Amino acid sequence: MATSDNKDARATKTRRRTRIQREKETLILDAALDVFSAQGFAGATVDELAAAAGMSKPNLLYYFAHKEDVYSALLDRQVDDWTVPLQEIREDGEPLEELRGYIRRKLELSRMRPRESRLYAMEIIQGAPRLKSALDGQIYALVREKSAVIKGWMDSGRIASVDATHLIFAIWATTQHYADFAVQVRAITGTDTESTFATALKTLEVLFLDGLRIRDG
Amino acid sequence: MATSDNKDARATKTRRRTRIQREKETLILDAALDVFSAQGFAGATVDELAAAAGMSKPNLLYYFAHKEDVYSALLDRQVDDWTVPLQEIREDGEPLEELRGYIRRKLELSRMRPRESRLYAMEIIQGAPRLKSALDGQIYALVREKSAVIKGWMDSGRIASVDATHLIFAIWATTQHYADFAVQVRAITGTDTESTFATALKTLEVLFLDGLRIRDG
DNA sequence: GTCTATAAAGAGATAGAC
DNA sequence: GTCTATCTCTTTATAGAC
Repeated sequence: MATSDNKDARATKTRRRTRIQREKETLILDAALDVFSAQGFAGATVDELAAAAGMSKPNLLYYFAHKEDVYSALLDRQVDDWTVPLQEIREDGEPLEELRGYIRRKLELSRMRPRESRLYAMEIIQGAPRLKSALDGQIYALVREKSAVIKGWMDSGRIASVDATHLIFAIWATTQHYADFAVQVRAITGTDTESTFATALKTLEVLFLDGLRIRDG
Repeated sequence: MATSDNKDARATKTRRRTRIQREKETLILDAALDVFSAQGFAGATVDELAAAAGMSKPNLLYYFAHKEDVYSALLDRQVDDWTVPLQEIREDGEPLEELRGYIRRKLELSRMRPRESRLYAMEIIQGAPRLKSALDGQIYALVREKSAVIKGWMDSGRIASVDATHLIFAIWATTQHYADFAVQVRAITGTDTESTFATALKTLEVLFLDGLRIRDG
């Protein structure tokens, strides 16, 4: 293990990068996202990664010493982006509007970055071996924080009371569904995704917002 | 390809089975469900399948000539079970009660058979290469049929109007989430799954049923 | 930095004894 | 039906020339 430290240091995060190195790494990661999100970590080969990035296999391994390093780099990047919509919920906003915005941002993320969503989903489904620390750390803390905010709204009677954490789960599940199960959605709706996301947004707004709106009757 | 037909015929569905054959096959499939649902098709090895089933590799391959055959057998079995809760929706029932029952059955399936759910989810995420025909066939037809039933309820003013197909997607997504993302749910809620499903059911009932209930005010 | 060639290990599947 | 031994092909990763 110690014998490969020099090589690993060159090809991973510990070293300062030149501009061209960063460009190549970005190129590789974007190509790898295609491959990994479609086939999972084990289903992808370094040959395929290299072909997708338009370079030879040893060349790719010059930038990322191990297939695993490419995959981990993608996952790390994803965790941050993925939690942004939730971070943006503001305690001092109007509750239903804050939730509407959250649903919209999360659905937009599914629309614009389905590959990232699928990559993340597969990792979680397989037990999240590489995300355990993020789950127990930043993701746990963020959800706890925002759950408390939503619970505050409920406790002051501004929206209906449900378990706030499970409400977040429901928003995650429904919005990510359109990225993760895109093949199934397409097979069933027939349409291409043009109108799908518009219909999805309207449906989710009715379910979540009308479900949580305080009733007159 | 033609040269392996005799072998394949013995080890796959085309042949009538003895009792002991069926028992061994069931044993293998149950063990394989553990392995495939945790690692995906590509991530699992025949060695691991055999070890999980408590037999040698050649012995497993005596019953299923190819790794792929084990996997396909699992998937086939899953599609049927998985669509049962939706099939049981009855047009002549009370709409909100029918939907409540559907949510409950689907959530119960996530609770009792999380491995099957994860196996199916990974297959869909990866583009459903082996489920394309089921998606375009029986699943498509069933969802269309039940969407029409739900739309009928909406058109006659018995529940609020949303896109019925996307309502089904939302129920799928939220209920399966507890099986597919179990690791994440556990990391965030802290609790073990005892109370999780009870809280989930209450939350989903509020969201879906209150969201769809026709309002007095 | 990039390539060709190749080492080394892994994994699906088979041969053939029992 | 089940096993040990093994074949063969794939795949990760490295060596070393340019």
